[in-house]
Amino acid sequence: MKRNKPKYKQIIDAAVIVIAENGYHQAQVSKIAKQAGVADGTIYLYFKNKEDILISLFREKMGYFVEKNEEVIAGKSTAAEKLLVMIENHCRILSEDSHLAIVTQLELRQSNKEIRLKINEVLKGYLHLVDQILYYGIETNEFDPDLDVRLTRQMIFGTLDEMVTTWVMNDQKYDLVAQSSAIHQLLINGCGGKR
Amino acid sequence: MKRNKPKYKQIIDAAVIVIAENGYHQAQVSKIAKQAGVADGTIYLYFKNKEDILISLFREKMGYFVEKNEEVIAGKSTAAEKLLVMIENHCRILSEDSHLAIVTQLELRQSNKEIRLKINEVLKGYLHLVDQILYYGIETNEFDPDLDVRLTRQMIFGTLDEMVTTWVMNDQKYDLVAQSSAIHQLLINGCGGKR
Amino acid sequence: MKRNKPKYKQIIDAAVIVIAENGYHQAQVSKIAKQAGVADGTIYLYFKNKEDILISLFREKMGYFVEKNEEVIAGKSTAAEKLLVMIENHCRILSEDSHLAIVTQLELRQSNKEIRLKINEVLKGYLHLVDQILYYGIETNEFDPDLDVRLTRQMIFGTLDEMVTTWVMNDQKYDLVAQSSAIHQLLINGCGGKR
Amino acid sequence: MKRNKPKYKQIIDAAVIVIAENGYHQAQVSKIAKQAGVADGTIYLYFKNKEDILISLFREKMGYFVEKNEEVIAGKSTAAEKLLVMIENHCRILSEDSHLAIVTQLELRQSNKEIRLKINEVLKGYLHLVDQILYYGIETNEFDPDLDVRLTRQMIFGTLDEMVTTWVMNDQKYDLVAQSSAIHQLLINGCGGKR
DNA sequence: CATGAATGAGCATTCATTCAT
DNA sequence: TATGAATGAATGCTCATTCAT
Repeated sequence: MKRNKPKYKQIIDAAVIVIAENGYHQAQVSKIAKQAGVADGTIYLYFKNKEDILISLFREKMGYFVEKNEEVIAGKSTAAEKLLVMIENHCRILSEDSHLAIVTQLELRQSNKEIRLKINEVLKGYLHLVDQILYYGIETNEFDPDLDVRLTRQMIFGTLDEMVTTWVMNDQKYDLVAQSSAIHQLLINGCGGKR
Repeated sequence: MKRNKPKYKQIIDAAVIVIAENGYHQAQVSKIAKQAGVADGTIYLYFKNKEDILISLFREKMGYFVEKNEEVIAGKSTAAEKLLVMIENHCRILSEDSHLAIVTQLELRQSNKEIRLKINEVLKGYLHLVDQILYYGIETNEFDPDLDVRLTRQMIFGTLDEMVTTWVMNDQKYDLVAQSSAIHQLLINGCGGKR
Repeated sequence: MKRNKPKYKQIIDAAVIVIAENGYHQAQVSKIAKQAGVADGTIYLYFKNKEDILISLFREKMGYFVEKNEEVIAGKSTAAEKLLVMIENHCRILSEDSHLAIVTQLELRQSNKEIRLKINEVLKGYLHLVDQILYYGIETNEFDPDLDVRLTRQMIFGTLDEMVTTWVMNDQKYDLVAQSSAIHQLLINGCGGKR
Repeated sequence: MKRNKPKYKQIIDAAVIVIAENGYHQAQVSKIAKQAGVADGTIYLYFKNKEDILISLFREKMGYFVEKNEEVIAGKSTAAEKLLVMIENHCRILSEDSHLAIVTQLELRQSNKEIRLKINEVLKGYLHLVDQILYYGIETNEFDPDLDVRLTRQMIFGTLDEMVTTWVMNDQKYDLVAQSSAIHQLLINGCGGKR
């Protein structure tokens, strides 16, 4: 695909806006094209079909997510710090792009099973990051050596997701990043970190 | 509404089966009617519209959930024990009704924002139960007195939800109830409970 | 299918009219529905899809064709007479329904290969009738005993088809039935019949 | 038009191949351009539009047909012989170019009424040849002096056409030229030729 | 002459809901 | 109460043609 052409990103950004503002089921291809400033047919020069737009959207944005997280995590030396900056980063990115927050937390979940399976594939990269932090914390004796990494990752991911979704459903009216520290403490306690 | 008439529950149970077996977007009213053994039009004698079926379904099932949980929680004297039986109960009910697990964890989440907001209303009864355990644990000095109840509730609920969803997505092929104890320990640690 | 319900035939007759008057590629389902006096969706209670309308149309009309032909053929005792009444009958039916003539000779031939293969299946019943006349003529010594039935059937069918198509393409402005006798003589000569 | 430029014939030959291999409705301009090794836009330097490609294709190929037929017919002295070589020639040319046979007998017939009318115009040159043979046969007393030339031409043309179409629909799996003699005899009989 | 990216009109089909019986 | 035939709005995608380069 022509992922480097400017119109590729142009269409994805248009999709985020249209989906956030109209809802998943009201995000017609023609609306996305109009928002992107191209003709309907042009969409199909860059994407196989509508489904491909949604999956590409998720892949592009999540790729940025994972990339940013890898950067900030690498800059910290303890597992606790790594987890904290990851949480802060997660909250910050979504706080800064309210459209993206709506799309990932609410709208894209209405897609059919096929799309969601592909989205889950993309998510695995993110889950892997969390695992790495946990393994690191166990190695450095910060965390309980008997920690069940799979369950703990589910706790961390589930907690973050629930926190953000609640925030979006409350119309993003409070400061999400400000909660990072408190939720971090809760999770670190869960991991058996020092209090 | 005619919630006591036999056909009311008959249609709701049919909806659970049809949604679980066909997926949310393939669960047409006519399919639900056929499964329930009534005519399409009869559905509308018991429900305002399709949305009403889904919300009623959630309310009925979740009502049973909260009721059962209140029972088991009342039988325990410490907050930690209360949380444990709640988690066990949660896992057990979903383990025993695989259709319901699929519907609540995967399919019903594909519904639009409007339906999900109403579902969230129903969920508040459940969240309130968690809050009560947390307040109780703070009172009894089991939990950290400075615990942010709202955030902690999000952690508990998000973790449970993620755990069950992962289990459903893995085709329910391992023992969910068996994980109760481990996840309980993680969450209790998070709450500052004794180790 | 509900082939006996009045709307079934109503829709097929509407399709003949719409296709004849607008052309194959301008015969939208909505136009057919409007002509039939039903809603678009009603079409799909009686037909699987648009293709099914066209094939059913051909099957219904051709069924009438074969049926009528069997009647008139049975009433004659020589192969030459049988062939004559078949030709007359063929010409008469199409002369009496100018819409049907346009649809079968011009418009339906624009359909894709899949539809045309199914139409050809239906046509086999008609070709079989011609074969029967030829075998009968050979038995009764009217026709050349060495007649190649397959080729001769192709001659008869090809000649009739070309004659009718030419007539339709000339806007049906001359009397088709009046040509029956002359074309019959040509074909009978071909078959080695007495002059 | 630029009918002498090499790309003109190049595009027409590409069209024959693409239509034969993909079918009329799957023969997009872009596919023809690709097959011809030119850009989509280049097509429009040599042809007015897609319709023009098809009609030109037919004209070019049919021109060769008529030309060849005129040659072989001129070499024979009786009408019966002329008809025989014409039939043989017709069968031979299509036997030798299976792509062309598929295109003229099956695919091009799916075109709309407008194109088919123009194709018929081109065909008139061919029909005229048949007429000439018939007039010649009447003059030389080979054929019935009362022969209806127009009808007889329809018989000859319809028969040939049906024969070839049947052969193509049966995947060209038998020898078409070998049938020339038998079909010739049938047609000559029809014309009142000596037996 | 040649290119190929961009255009945008056009349509079969589904399914929640109604209402005459 | 119960039925189920009928309704009709709503949308993703293709492809012939253009035109700036």
